Amino acid sequence: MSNSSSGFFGDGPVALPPGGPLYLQLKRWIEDAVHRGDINPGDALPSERDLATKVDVSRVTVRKAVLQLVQEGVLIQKHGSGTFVAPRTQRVEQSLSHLTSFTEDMARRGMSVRAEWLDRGRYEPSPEETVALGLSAGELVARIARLRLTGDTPLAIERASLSVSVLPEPEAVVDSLYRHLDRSGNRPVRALQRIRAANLGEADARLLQVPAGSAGLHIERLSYLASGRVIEFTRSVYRGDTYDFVAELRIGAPTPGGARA
Amino acid sequence: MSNSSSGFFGDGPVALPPGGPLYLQLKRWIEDAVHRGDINPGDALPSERDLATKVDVSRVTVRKAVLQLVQEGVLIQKHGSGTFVAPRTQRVEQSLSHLTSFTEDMARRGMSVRAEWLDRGRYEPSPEETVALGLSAGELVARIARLRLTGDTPLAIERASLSVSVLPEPEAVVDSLYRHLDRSGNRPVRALQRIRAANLGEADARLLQVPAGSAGLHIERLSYLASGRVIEFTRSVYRGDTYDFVAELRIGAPTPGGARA
DNA sequence: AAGTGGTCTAGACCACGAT
DNA sequence: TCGTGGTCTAGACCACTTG
Repeated sequence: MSNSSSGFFGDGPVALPPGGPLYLQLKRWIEDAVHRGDINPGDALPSERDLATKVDVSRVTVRKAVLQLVQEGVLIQKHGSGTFVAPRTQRVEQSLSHLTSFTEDMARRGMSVRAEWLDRGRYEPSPEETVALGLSAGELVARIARLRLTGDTPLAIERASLSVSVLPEPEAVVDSLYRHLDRSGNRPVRALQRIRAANLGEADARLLQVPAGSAGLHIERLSYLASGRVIEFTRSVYRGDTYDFVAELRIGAPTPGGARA
Repeated sequence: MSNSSSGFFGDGPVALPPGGPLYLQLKRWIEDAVHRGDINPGDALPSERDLATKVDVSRVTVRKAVLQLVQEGVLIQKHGSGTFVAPRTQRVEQSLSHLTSFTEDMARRGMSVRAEWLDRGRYEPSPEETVALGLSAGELVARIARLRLTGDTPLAIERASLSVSVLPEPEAVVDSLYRHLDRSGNRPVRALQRIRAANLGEADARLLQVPAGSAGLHIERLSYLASGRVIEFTRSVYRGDTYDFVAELRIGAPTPGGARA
């Protein structure tokens, strides 16, 4: 159905804001329409072909503009269905100064979260794991990988590695990892996290149901026992559009030695 | 000069790893070559046209593969010059549990950092600023915006807002903002930061000298005086490829009331 | 001036979703 | 089946950097 004359994209030829490449003009035009509320979350945009005709550019140029808006989370594209203004997603917050279980944390917020297992097993450790966990030669590593979701939207991928001496049966972890560790007397008391932003690669993007290249948070965490021993090395990838991390800072000297693995 | 037969991209037609769209095959092929060390940081890739001929795809397809690798920080493109394997960039670390001055922090690491002023002045506050800083009606806001650089590489954009009652002369801030506040007896003792990942928009990307759509860290910070009053509201944008934030977590209950602005 | 990346086009076919 | 987004092509011109 060619969008006859309804709503924002109604009538004939349109005037793009001037300046710079066509695809940026078009991008600004759409972006402004969204921010002004001329088109609302959930609304469908005209098809790429219609848009191309309307603003008199090629479809390739339309796609270039739309791609950037999709990457910035303004639009959503569904193959075979259409292009839509992204719904306002509620951001999830997580404290950066207190070690809390993901499961417990979300339950406290009244959010229903679930996890899908991606992997649980014993493996030859990677060099990185060997160093991080201080494994001795020949020792295996237990890996558990989960996809965290709330409802149907994926939130994060979590890949945890532990020495098999701490977690001999990774298959036995059924819910919270910390709860499991707790039962064997291995609850960590302290952790160091490294956080950085990166564009998501193919595989992670697919798991998180966002387009490749979207911004994500990569977090590396080392958890320590009271004894000072590292028991958990976790690499997580969070969707940039659904997560806020909150940290409380206090004045003082920089973290004393030991902040590096 | 058409890359005759030197190095990795030497001889005739090549075999792309199978599976999926052409541009992803090509992307994997280049990515693998970089990770295996077949091509090293700083090395130039063949021109897009040459690559297209060699692997027998169109130039558009080559660009699509290269674009993703540029966004992921694997490659760097220089208009008019060529495409190169990205140099290993040293990541900067910043603690998330201690409030330190950016300037002091970097100096301690022996890194030469400088800042360029983007803006300093008094303005009508935005609604967001009014709420965050608790401004009374008619009160102006002092804004200072800086671009942080080390050598020639931009690290971050910092936009700070303060009540004019705290900073009546924003033009008078010459180096560290905290040093300046300190002199007037207004040093914050505590701050809350919200961190999230987002793809950088046009303007910020240009300032940080990365392609639009690259991942960046958006950080919002509220700094508090000992009295509990908010004195600073700062929004910063960090390059995803040069920054690591480090947080130390301790076990315990979630941050008690007050974590929200 | 030559070579590079940056933009843009018109048209084609495929894969998926709704009908 | 039809309309949508996803991929791909061959060719053109512009803007920039470098010898």
